[in-house]
Amino acid sequence: MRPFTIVIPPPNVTGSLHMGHALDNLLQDILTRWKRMSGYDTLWLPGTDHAGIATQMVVEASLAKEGKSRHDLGRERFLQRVWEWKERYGRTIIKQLQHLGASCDWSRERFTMDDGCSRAVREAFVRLYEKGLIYRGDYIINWCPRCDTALSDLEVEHREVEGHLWHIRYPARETAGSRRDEASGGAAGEGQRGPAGDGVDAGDGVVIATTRPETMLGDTAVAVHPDDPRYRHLVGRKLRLPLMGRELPVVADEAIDPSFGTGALKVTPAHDPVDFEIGRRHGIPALKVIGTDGRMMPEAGAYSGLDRYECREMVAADLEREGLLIKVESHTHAVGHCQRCGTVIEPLLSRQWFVRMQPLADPAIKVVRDGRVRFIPDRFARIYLNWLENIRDWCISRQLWWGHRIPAWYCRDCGEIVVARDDPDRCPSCSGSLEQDPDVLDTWFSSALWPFSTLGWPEQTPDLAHFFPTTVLVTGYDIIFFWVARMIFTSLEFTGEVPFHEVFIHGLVRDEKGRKMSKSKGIGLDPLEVIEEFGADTLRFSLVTGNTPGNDLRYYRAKVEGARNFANKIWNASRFVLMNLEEESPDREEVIAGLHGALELSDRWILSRYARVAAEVDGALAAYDLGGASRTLYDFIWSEFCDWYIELVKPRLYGENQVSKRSARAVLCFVLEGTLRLLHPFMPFLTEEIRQRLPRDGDYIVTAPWPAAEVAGMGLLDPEVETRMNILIESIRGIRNVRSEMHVPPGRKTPVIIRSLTAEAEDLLREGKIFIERLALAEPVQILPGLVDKPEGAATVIVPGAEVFVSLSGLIDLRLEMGRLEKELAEAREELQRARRKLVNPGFLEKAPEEVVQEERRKEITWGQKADSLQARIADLRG
RNA sequence: GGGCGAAUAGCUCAGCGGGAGAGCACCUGCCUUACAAGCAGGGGGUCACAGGUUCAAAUCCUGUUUCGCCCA
Repeated sequence: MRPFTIVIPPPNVTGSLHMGHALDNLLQDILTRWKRMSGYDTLWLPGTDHAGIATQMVVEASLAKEGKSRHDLGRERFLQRVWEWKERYGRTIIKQLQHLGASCDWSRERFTMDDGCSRAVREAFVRLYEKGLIYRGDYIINWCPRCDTALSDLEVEHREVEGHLWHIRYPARETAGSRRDEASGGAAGEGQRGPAGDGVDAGDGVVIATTRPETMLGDTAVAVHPDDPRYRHLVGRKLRLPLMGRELPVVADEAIDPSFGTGALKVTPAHDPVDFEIGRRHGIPALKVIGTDGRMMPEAGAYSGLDRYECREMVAADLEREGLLIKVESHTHAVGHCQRCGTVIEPLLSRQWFVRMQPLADPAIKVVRDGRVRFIPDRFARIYLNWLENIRDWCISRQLWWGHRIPAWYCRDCGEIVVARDDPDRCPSCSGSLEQDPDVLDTWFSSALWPFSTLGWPEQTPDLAHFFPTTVLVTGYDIIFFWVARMIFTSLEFTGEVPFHEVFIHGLVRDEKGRKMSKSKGIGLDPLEVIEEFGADTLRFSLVTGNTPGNDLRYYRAKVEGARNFANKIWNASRFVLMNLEEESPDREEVIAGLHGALELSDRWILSRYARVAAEVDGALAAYDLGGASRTLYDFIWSEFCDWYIELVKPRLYGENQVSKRSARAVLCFVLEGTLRLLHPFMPFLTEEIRQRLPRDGDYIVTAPWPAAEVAGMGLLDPEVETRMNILIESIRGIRNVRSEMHVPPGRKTPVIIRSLTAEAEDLLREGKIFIERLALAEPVQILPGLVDKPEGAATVIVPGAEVFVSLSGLIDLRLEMGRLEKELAEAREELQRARRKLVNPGFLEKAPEEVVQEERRKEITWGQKADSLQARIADLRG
């Protein structure tokens, strides 16, 4: 059997279900159920993620309630505590997914820190290290002083913050110690020096602008652009660092933007990524002055021990006192914040482990460019590519305890680094004792392996051979970089295959005001409460309808109510069908054989519509238009099956014609049962419950065959029947409309005379007579062929092939009827004109496709006839 | 600064080259024996703006405006 595989985006093991999870898993479930019914060997593999920082924080918070920190417990006992927590609460979200109706293979549930996944992580690390794609080094990383760990670039959120731009004079070394002369120095940027003189003072040094004055304590150079005429003469000279007294060289570097600030940049290699690069290029030493706790280090001299923000104030005040603070401007700029806790990130020079990205990114770019991995919608491929094309190395070490420990050991004696699949006992070169790296890996490192680590990799298991590469990955656009990209490059590196062929991207769930739903902020509806109050099917349907791939989705109570009403409608319609089944169980073979010719127009109509809907729903699902598929079913069930077919069938069920009664029952049953199967991926609980009570093949709907193929082979589609039925529907609607506009009391029946203009129309209307009587409250209904005298005091409805006169003796308001007909005539004429305009256009006749031209000709005829009839009728009324 | 998305009925959104749609809300009338969480009927839109391509543009192209998001 052909496999269909989805691996779940593993939710945080300590988390609980929010609307985003509900949507993501709902989409996966719809696809899985559809494919399962379609005969695929489906595997939807569930599991959870150990979520390093998040989980550690949760457990630390519970410890804090006992007045303890993780350091009080020590690493071993703390980890034991986290495992206990995981055992106790780790299955909460799994149970919630089951309530949602997620039809995962629960026997295969995995966890990113279980033995198999851990083995995969270690294998991956060692292989990358051996290939030189993982290295350890000293670079600027993003440090969260609150979480006390390094973070990758992706875990930093840039927010616009209103800050300041401090302009600080760095005096020339020669003038060190001398007070600046106010008159000759002048304030930078105040205009007295002319365009080239901004910030420059031949004898007095340079004015630099910075958003972070506290970092100046770690300055080891000043840099200017080599072509900047204002500063060219200073390159190679020395300046004096205010407050610290250190000498700083002036270097020239292309990276400097002459238009920012004064065009001169203070260089702090230990606390800024740009400065770090400049420092490397020019051999400038890095001096750390801010520690991992966000406080100033001893190297900051007098400021040692101060918090970084206290220090900023203090430095500014001291500069002011020394007359070196030239000015302070307001300045908004992007500041990095910790994605998890919101603390301002400190760029720090630190020794960490990194993945070398360029060699991994290149193949990952290629598979998407070549279409071996397809994004739906495809615009996300561009976003993915853009990111990978500008990739930077990935910092993978985290100063946490909860996670996959880095498999690197350091020799206490000779300093050797050992990276190994199995824990080594002693140093292979000197036999000295070893110490394992205390850090753990970025959680996303293990998530990146998820599609194959869960199927057995690095072993070549039968599962891996059969189910991998997986078919489709379903996830939100917010983790394309974090997860999707990383799975693609790790998979290509380790398995040589893409991890999935398609990536189905959905948007975020927002509340009614368009805000991102957030549990912590109490915004939006809780999916569990919706399930509790309305049931999982209602939640599911309300999430999937009106959802377009890749677009955000607003979710609010009215949508839930709409879905609830729909579920109710199905329930009631099914009740109606069941009530009328009696003991007899209709045979689907009979329906297929056309009940020996006993099928009536309405039967063949609903069967044709059902066949069309089955094909449409299947096509929509294949195109990942799940919202469109659900809408098609909603419209079919509510408007066509309930509003029309059930109403049409009532007179037959309550009548005496046994053959008609029997075929009506069979068709009701057949269409309802098939429709339930089409609806099953969307509303699994309701459809199963109802189907259990219907005559059916097989026990459970989950494994019942998907109708599309069987329906296609039955020849149910009948466009002519649909056209004929539409004429009947139009007649009934027309009469209803007349009655309503003429204010006919609901209890009063209106006589109707129909003049048929063609033999076909006459047959049709004779067959439909009882429907007109019942659904349009018309009685008696007379059908007369050809020319008859127009009845007096009647309103007219024009349908293709017939004129329908609604007798309103005493009730007709001539003015109202005239207005009604005039309005219809205007519309008919407008449509006629529209068709004619096209048909007299040579360009249209020449270049438009033949079907389109034919369609316009057809319109010209039908609208023309309608207009003629209406006009004649208006003339009658006048005369 | 670069990129992406959105702009269609009062609201939320489909439609993405050939007759402007749905749900909710609104108006009118109905407890019609599946359903008042319902039924029947109705009103409501220069498809943001300006150009262009085309026989034909809400739909494709260019530009503008407003809002939202991502990256730097």
